[in-house]
Amino acid sequence: MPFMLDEFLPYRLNVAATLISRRFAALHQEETGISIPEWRVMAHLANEGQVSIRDIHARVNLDKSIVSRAAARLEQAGHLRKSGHMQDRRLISLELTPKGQDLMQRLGEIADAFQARLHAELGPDAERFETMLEQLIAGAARDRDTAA
Amino acid sequence: MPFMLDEFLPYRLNVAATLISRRFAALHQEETGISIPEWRVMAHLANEGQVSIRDIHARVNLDKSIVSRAAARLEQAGHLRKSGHMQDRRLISLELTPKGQDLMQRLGEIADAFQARLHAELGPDAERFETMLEQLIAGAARDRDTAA
DNA sequence: AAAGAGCGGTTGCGGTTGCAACGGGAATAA
DNA sequence: TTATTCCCGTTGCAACCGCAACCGCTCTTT
Repeated sequence: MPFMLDEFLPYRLNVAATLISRRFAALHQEETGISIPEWRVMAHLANEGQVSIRDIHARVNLDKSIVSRAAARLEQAGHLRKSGHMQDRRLISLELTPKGQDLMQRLGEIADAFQARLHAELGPDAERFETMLEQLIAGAARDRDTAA
Repeated sequence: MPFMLDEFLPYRLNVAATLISRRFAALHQEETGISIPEWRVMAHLANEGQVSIRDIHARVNLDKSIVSRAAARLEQAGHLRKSGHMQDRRLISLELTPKGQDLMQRLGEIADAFQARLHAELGPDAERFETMLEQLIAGAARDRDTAA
């Protein structure tokens, strides 16, 4: 029996992820001009208030260089403000500006609406699906730790 | 209630997909030196025999330029052969070489083993999970078509 | 106190991606 | 036939990614 690419889980996951990301981007990209890394940084800042690059890197699965550059672009656009940490001068405090908070509010609405739509498409087992995604992520983390 | 990135489906999907892809790459990359686009091209060729670039592009969710470059690398490495189509001279026939078939056989084994492991980690509902992934993909395709 | 190791953020660089433009070939229309 | 339109694969280009090197700062060790 030949190998079937369409039944290969990593392949399907990847296709689903890129398609869904594209869909989401189409919903807000033109209005907001925000890229995916920038989106993650902002969403994290909206929850956490003052945060350093390292925190975001550890939390949202982005290389620290990517976080750094995303933060630079967001600062350039006036969405966030950088300031030095007073105890540890290596650290940088990132914080949303009012403008950034407004944008994040708008993005949150779009995201919530999209999420609702996806749940509708998935039907009643959407919760179950998310749980299993979580399992996959946890499994991958475990795998990486045991490999090291 | 603030927006929670971790509960946002596109985010989770993306994280899961990249982690799983990385895991899979770690299993074969060193041995085979094959990238993800190359892997998709080869897997498709293994099933379909003679195929053009356009077919692969339409089938495995890769831009035609990416398919073109992946094919060039694979040809360079001796894994596939290009030949002109005789009816339509715009088309190109791609076909695995014996060496490419051997490699694909090996990759298939690794992929099957990995797939089995993922299913084990997911438990009895793995099938259900895949079905829902399929739903997401189909939904995205539908969305794109209606948008156009 | 001084040296060394370790950490946080930035930057440089090679490779990849995605899009648009191109050139050759085929198909349709007049 | 000729001309126009469309299609296929390649290539140019700008942006992005991931990794590693680096610099300044902090902590530990002696």
